[in-house]
Amino acid sequence: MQQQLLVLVSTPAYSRLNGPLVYLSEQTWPAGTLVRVPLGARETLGLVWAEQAGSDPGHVDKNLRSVLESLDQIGPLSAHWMALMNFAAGYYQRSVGEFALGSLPPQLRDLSNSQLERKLKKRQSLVQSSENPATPALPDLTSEQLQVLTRMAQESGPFVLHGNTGSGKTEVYLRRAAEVLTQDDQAQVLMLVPEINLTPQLEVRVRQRFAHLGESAIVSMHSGMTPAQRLNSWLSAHTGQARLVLGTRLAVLASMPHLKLIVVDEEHDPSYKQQEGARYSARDLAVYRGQLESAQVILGSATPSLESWHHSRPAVAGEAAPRYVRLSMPSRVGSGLLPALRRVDMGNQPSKTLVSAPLLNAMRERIAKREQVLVLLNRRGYAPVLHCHACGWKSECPHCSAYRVFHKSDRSLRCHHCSLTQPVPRACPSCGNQDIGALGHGTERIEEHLAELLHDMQRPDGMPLRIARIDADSTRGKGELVRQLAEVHDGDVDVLVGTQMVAKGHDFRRVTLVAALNPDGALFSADFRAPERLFALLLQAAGRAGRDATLTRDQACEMWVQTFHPTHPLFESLKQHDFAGFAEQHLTERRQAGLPPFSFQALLRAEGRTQEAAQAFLNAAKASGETWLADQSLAVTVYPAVPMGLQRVANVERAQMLVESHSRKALQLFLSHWQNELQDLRGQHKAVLRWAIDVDPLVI
DNA sequence: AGCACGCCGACT
DNA sequence: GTCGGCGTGCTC
Repeated sequence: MQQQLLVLVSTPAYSRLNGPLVYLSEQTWPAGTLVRVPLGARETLGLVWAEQAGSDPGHVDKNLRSVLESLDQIGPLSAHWMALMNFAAGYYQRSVGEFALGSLPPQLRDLSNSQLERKLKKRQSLVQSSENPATPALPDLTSEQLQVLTRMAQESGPFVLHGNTGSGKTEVYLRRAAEVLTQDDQAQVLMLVPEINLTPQLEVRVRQRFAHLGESAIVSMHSGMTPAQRLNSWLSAHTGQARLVLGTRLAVLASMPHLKLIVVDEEHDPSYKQQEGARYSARDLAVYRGQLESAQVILGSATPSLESWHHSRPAVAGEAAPRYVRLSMPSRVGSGLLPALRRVDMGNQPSKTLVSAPLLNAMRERIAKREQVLVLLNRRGYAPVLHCHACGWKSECPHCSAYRVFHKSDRSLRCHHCSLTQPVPRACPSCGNQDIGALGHGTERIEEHLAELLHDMQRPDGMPLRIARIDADSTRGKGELVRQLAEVHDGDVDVLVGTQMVAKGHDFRRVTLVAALNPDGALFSADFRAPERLFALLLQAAGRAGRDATLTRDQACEMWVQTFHPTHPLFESLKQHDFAGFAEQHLTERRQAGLPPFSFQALLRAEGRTQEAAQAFLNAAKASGETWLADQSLAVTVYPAVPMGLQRVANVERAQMLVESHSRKALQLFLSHWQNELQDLRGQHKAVLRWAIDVDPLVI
């Protein structure tokens, strides 16, 4: 007998196909079953959502089409997983179909059943029980680590693990994972890191520690893998064969039927927020998923996000209980010395100084002792702008409201937003003058500048100094980052210049001096999260230094900051390594200003042919939204439309509008209603190319 | 989003 | 006379 099934397909929310579609089928399949269905002229992957509720079997709509086949070699997705997709889609204002199908490995969509069959056969034959070595010798735990692990064994969490760099957070993750995996021989553990670059070193450590589980028990998941690798990892996780899944934010959406522990390392890192398509926060979904599946969640960081810090505040009688449990590990394993902060008041330095004399002298001393120096600058390329001294021409990008950056290494002008790349002109394109110069400084130029400043120096053994640079440009090739990091580790490099890329997670044992050349921009930024990010970056960077236990006290590490505001409270907190003080001060400010985590925000973004068109759409949305809000007496504020910080990218004008409420529920109610109004409005605004809602945006 | 259908310019 | 440009509209 014919049944009606609700099937999810991959359709964006604004395609007007935002709910599950109804298909006929001879047999019924459980929710979560992968199927192939016809959709228009094509055939696509679908996911059974449910049996059509209230369908009358005797009265079948003849216009409906039939399910073609099921992918029955692959077991159905769990009810928990489906619930996670449902929640995430609702919360981030996307269709469930888009979220669910988008969370599956792309190859599932592309391969035919017979191709899949072959693949699964091959996997089966590869499963060999490699009887394996004894567990490696474990490092002794500090009393702090022991305490934290005891709490984790006794309480359910979620935990915010606040541990200084070098306090041994990773060891806590590994021990907790081992406990969970031992307690239940099916249990699965998910460990998230913010960047692809950090997965290999985590994988090495996890493979060493859990070698006894066998090769196939540990898989990685990130967007840098080939489609075939991603499918394999996903299948391992889905079948339960993988006991540990390591990955970036997308791994939080993996199917893991026996998930018992989720670790989010460096939980404050903005990379956990997806910045296009379905803009989910992997950290927040991890917490939700933990609750849904009764899996323990650990959010670890030396500088937790102010949201997590606030939610893990100590309980106060008479107030609602905090949502998270805060655990602290303030001490450093090993030498125990935290780097001292040195501030250079750039107001006292000759104008246009890049590397001040005191800093340069300190660097020379370190280099003379064969110690390494790390110099941070958050701008890649040689110079951010090229400029004609005669007519004032600047290297604007013809397609974006931004300057093209001068890259000296290949003599190109590159737009970092639309990727337009052209050779550097020999003369000014506007007036023909030959005298065009570079304005400002990027990592390439600092590398060159330092080579000049230090040209008279050589190593104690008479060899020339080596100055290296690591940024997105120098590490473009596959394996380049690993190779360059290895050079630094081997001591081949005396001075390393880099962007924040090098501040994240990589240990440099012989680095004893870290310098931030120009961090002032974030102190007075319009972005209210800029100070939080700067503090995290500087503390994290400082933590790169001196992780070598053989360093002696007189080799004590230093963090140098060049600033025009040496007495700024941020640097005072940094000097004391006082994250708590910094956080309390900023949370007080946020509370007074009604900013997150004391309010909830969303952005409506629109892209159009013209700025006016984009804003007209937003303002129409504001008007109709406000009418509904008044009607419902919901306390949600819709602010006026403004051009985005980067107003034009690749010839598309962009505008946005902030929506704010003190009630998350009110905001959610409004957004889900607004979604429909926006779809209708879109038809009346032909010059609008796209629109999207970003819930809990990180950049405003 | 795909993918078809549909109606106007430069090519064998 | 066709190939192909991308505007409009539909997909259970």
